[in-house]
Amino acid sequence: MNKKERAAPREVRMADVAKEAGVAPITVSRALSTPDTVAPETRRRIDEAIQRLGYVGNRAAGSLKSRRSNLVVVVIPSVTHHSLASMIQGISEGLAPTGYHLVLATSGDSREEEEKILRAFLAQRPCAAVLHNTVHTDECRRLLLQSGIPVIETGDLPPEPLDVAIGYSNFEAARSMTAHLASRGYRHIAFVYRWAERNERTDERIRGYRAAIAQAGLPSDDGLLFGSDAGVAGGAQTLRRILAERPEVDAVFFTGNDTGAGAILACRREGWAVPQRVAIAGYDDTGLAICLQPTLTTLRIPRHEIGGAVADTILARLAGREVARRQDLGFELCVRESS
Amino acid sequence: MNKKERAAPREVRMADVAKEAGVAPITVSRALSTPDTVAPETRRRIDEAIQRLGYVGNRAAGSLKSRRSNLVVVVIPSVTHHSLASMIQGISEGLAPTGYHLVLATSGDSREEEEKILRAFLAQRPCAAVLHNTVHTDECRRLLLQSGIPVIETGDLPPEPLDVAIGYSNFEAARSMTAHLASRGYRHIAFVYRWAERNERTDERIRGYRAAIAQAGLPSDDGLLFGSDAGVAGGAQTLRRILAERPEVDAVFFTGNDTGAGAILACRREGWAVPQRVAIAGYDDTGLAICLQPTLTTLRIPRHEIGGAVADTILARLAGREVARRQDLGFELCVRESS
DNA sequence: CTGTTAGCGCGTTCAC
DNA sequence: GTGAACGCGCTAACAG
Repeated sequence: MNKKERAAPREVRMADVAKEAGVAPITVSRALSTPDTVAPETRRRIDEAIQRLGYVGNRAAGSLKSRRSNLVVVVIPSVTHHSLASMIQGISEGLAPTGYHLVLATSGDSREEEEKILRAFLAQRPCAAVLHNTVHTDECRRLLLQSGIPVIETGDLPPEPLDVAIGYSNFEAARSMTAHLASRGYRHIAFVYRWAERNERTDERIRGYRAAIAQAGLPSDDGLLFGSDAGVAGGAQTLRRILAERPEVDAVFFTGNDTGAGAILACRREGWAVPQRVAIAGYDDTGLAICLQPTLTTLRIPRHEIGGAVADTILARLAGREVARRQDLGFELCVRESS
Repeated sequence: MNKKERAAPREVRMADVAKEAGVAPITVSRALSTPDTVAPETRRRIDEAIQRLGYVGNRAAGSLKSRRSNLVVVVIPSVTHHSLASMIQGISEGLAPTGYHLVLATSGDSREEEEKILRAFLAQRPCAAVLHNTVHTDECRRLLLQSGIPVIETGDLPPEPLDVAIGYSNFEAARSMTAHLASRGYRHIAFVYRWAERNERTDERIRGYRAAIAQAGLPSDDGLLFGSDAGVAGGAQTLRRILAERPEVDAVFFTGNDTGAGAILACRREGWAVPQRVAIAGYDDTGLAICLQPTLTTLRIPRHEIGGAVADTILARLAGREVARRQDLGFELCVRESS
């Protein structure tokens, strides 16, 4: 066994492909990135050479030279929220046919964590950034603006987005649901948010709730705001707590993931008639809502579509097209038996 | 306005930091990647210079030189499955304190799509790959083996993993649940899988189901295998179909996401007593199971822990430590009122 | 503990 | 439609 055989097999480079195909490296580069600018016959020879040699391009080299990668970085609080997973799925599907890839990190709703993640992400020289948060540390804002890449915020629609905001109005959604409950004649409407999620989205929803309460001429009462654990079990437990502490409550608006469904199940178990004893409303229209008894009144937020719009907007921006700075994809009030 | 003012501001490079701190570039590099090998005082000067100049490293350059990136690529069928989202969350949390990032793509259970994605991913020169599939195209296997990076498969525990497999046995899980139902005296046990998910995991589960049926001395009957849409609504609809087509069925094992819960809800609605008229079992123990009436018998799969083990294993391998090629994290049969 | 040297593999720029 | 030359910013290898 001589030295040649023992040496680590050198990586197949673009130059090797070029030699094999009898062209210059740059022609291979063009055949890969802009096939239309290369003669079909040349392209064919290059494709064959790539096949024969098993060539796999090196994006690190390409990114270094071109000063930009094909990575889209995404920072979300958590993947396990069904709503966020839907959005990610939408982005993923939108980017799949393109050459861009999705780099994901979870911040757990901490602005400091977001900043830390972002700093590391920017070292990848991403071509775009997606943030679910709309409130950031000053340093974050500085880093993002300085990077010069498209930045998409998806959590809410702030009046002045950092760059582009795509989503819906948490304020309007919560106001709309609360107004619906008030219009049905409920007088003691409780509002439930997730403990772990006291962020700007929650704040906006509380603002919306208060606005509707005021408009309906009902008394403002912060004792009707309740924190809750997430999930079905959290919702069930919180409903029991609410009715124990404030028996006059006749409607509850659950804004946490699946908590509304949990409340319906708790009512069945306890024998509380819905909506006669207490009306229930949920946030995010998952498949569960229409299978419950009674069916659950919810807000349908177009999470998957938001993801798709994020992908489209990134692609448009990278192609140099103008895009709307604020894209409101709205929401839908799904009134069902529980209210 | 002269030329200098109009020129795009040149990126701050490591060399600039080095000059500012009065050291060589390599020392800056070391201060960032292996701080322990640099004197504290030097490190302090470098940190200050980085602060002052607002330096953000360039991973493309680093990866090019070191021939390896800090990217872990992950290919899963979909993010919207709660089970997969939990696993991703586990990986994400495990990698967060390290310098590694997670690049995600969804393959929709297509091997061809997986190959396409992988080919693009390998151009990033990732430091590790995670695949939920355990069955791949030949080309995929070749690419992965040739890349020389750690490859973790998570969907099942094949006898001969490509590299490392981390997860649980779909066969044993399904066998265990079916055996439980048989031991309770049910004689006509139906098995429900997701239409869209006829993959090797489903096949293993069907094998497990059949093994338990045979061992219990029950007749083999492929007419008891039913495809179903996903989600609560899919499960509800499928249960109705099963009892209409095969009224003798006295137990149904739902292996799709949330379909078992949908079946329980359908029974409540139709007035079918569970488990007297029909017993119901589900797959994956979400919070919903214990909130239903009756509570739902399920299989608890440690999805989040699997994600954590994936992260740990990648880190171990990259640190040059040996790791087990097959890590069985098991499952737990959660017997509740529905069976 | 710190520095010198020498590329990594590709794409931009400009010429033909 | 194709090519030559150069350098992107960083770190491996070795020396001191």
